[in-house]
Amino acid sequence: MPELPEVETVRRTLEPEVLGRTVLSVAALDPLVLGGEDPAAFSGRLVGRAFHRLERRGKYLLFDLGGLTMTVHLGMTGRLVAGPPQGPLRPHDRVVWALDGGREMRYHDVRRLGRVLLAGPAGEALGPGASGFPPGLRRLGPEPLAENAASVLARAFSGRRTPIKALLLEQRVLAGVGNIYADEALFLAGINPLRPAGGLSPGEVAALASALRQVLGRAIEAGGTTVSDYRDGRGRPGEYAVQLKVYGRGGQPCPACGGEIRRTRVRERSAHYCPTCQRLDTNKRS
DNA sequence: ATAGCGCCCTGGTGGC
DNA sequence: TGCCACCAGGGCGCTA
Repeated sequence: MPELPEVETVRRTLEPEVLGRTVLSVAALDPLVLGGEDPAAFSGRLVGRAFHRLERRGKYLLFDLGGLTMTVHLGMTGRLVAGPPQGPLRPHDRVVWALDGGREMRYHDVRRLGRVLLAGPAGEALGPGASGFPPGLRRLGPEPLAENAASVLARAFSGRRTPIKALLLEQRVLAGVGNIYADEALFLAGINPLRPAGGLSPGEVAALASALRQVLGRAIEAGGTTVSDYRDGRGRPGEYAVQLKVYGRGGQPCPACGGEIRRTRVRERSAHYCPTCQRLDTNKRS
């Protein structure tokens, strides 16, 4: 479940291993994760190019190869690990890049929901008619760590009767938040996940923006959350799981009030919350 | 434009 | 022991 903190951690840990390095060869083992592109063509477009920059937008990684951009979305179980050669191919290895200086980068993905795509120059990613870029990348909302996040959210929530949890998960509204950090931020802000987004007070929207900033920031500091599959760019798990307050803790006591954390469904996704600390009935609020 | 639903994809788990 | 339904959930396409 790589979300913004996990993808940002991958970006940071990958950077020193790949920046400035040239692609010597590529083994593309699974056309599905290439979005159907022919593996030989995929390889041919990459060989001889060097990684100039590595950026993140939402849950996407953008490798700038100068005139060519490689976008990577890790899906649910994708891992991107770079360093010394990792030896023989293992099950679920999907793409292997041999780099100069004796380095190697490998994309590993059990469920194959991730994608590794090649497109034009990075500057074209947001323009019209930019082909090759994942459609979701162009429609990405603002970054939750941006300075103006609170005002952006206030505008996006206004007039919407959709449950706040569902809106937080929409990448067009906010880029990079997934199920784990949506639940954690709503808990920290004391907001019930089922509340209609447009019904939040200005103070609650500000609290939510602040909670997102805090939760995402601390998760990045901890190197992300590893529940099962996630690893950083060096193959190491993240350490934020022990700090989770509600996600995955249905039936356990709330760390704030001691009440029982509930697990329910919002839009066919699991949602974890404390019914006492995150009241649905706003009439009863102080 | 918005909301809701089904599908993709695989391994792990729990029931029988 | 084996078989199967079900779940994880991000993104996308389809329908109303």
